Amino acid sequence: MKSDLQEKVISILEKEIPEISQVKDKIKFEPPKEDKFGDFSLNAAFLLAKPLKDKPINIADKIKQILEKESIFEKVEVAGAGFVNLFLSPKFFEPVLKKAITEEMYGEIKDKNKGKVNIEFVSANPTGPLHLGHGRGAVVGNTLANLYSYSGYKVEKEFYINDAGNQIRMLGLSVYARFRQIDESDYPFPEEGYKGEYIKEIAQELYVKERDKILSMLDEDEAIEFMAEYAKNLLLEKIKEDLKLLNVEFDIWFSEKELYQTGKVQEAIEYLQGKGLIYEKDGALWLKTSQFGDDKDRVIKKSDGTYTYFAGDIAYHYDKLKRGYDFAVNIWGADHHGYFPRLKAALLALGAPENWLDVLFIQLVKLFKDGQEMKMSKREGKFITLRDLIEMVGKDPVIYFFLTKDSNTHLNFDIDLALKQSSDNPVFYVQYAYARINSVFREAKERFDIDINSINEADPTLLKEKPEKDLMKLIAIIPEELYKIAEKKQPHKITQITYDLASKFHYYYNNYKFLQKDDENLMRARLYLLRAVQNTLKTLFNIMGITPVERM
RNA sequence: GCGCCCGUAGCUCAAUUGGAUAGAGCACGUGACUACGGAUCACGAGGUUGCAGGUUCGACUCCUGCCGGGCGCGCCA
Repeated sequence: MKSDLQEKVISILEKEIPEISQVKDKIKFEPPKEDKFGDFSLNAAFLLAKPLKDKPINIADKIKQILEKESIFEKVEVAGAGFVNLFLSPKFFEPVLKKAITEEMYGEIKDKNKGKVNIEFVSANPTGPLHLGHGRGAVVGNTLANLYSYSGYKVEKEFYINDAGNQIRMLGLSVYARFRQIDESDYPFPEEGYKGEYIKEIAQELYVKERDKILSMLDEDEAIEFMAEYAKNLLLEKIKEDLKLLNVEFDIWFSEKELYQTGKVQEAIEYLQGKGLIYEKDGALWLKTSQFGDDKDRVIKKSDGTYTYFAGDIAYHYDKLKRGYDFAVNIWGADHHGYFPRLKAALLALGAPENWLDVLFIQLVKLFKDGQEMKMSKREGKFITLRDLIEMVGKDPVIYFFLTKDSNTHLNFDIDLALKQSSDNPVFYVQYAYARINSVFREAKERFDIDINSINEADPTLLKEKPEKDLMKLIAIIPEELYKIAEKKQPHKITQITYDLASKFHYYYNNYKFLQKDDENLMRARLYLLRAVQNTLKTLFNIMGITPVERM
């Protein structure tokens, strides 16, 4: 709606001030911080100062005179050094409310023709349970994917399975050692092995189910490989279960191992060789990444003949590139940020457009309880897993808290706060708003026998109180805001929008009564507005994966 | 040493990406229920935006230099 209005205003102005076409793209049309500055404010006068060779304030006056004649505005004012503030008339909100009520996902663009996008996230090694950082990545990635889809993109969510490297071998060794320890308690455990309890559980399970098969194997290596494969598949299933707890599901599970088995690594290297970007030195193969912005060239095939992780990753992104996405987003742990220039260089070498891939980094999550940080030690295998946290505080707080802050800043997760059932806890606050509206609807049914779904229209000119206008204004701009945060890759901002809407509703609720028989038209108009608020909340919840609770 | 990220109220974070008097929540203080759910709301106090320059109508935002914190700099994955 913002853009419709924007275009309309610009075309009106263009008739009298043709110079406006020069600055068209820079014109901002935004709700100002304070209400006295109107519903929307226009910065055009500042931009026109140069081409018109006049002071912004004079130009603003001229704009005011032009726009004042339009009926969609109640009032037009000039303020500050040259802002033009526009006050909308109530009639303007009629189609907005209608849309917010009738659309299942309010504001979603149904034609997914903006482009095709791939978003790869979590991609945890299948060597153990998901930790908190993975959970944060999962929530951020999933929400971003939903925002893209909402905005009209075709989205594919992808999980890259690192099932080819040394860590899988180490997984096998770890399980094997625990297996042997069942009979021989002093059997040595590998120095770099996975020390978590889950390894013992897997070994125990194998001991019960597959003992004879393993003992009949010819050599240790065969047994280790068998165990690695067994453990990997089991852990991958657990990862899928954990993600499902957060409403996160993937479209594509891409195996690193298959890249090697199907010759795709070889293929990618040959392609780069054909472009003359690979050379041999010290018995290894190097890619000329320094030609594409990296600090130095990188090894892709080691002197012992095996490939580096980077080689697999090149082949992986070569494959992704050929699948025809307009752009791709990866979500990584922040400790990998040094790796980005290398991959970016490889993509350019492969012929990808500049900025085809963007990476969002996820910073550490720290847990707090009773005001104290809960220290975790991965080395000792002692840490709280994502699943532990979900079991402790529930799915919705986990999702919401992981989303509240920019993913590139550290997050302190306060367990006590997440469990609190009061306004201190933002998840409760927003869910309560939804439930509270439901309770109004129930009461309307009981007291006046009003079926809320039968209120399909209302006169918004009756809604002239300030909180009502604030709510309508916010509802009107929410779709645009969501498109914007998708473009800017700022999924965390959805929590701010949601909180804002809930907060405006709570204020409205506390200061006005909805169920009053003496003015039935007003009552119906207010209930109509509440329907719009509720469905907008539900749309926001759906994007995040949070449950709209009917009754708390 | 080099590179990336961060530095805003006592705490956790915002600031529509260069716009109007830097805003929220928590904590603190004061107040509001004959009631559609007080699981809420209102009011108050709290700031030299790490420091110093620069760019312009205008800087938390951009540029330069410093200070402090985190992370990364493998023929590991």
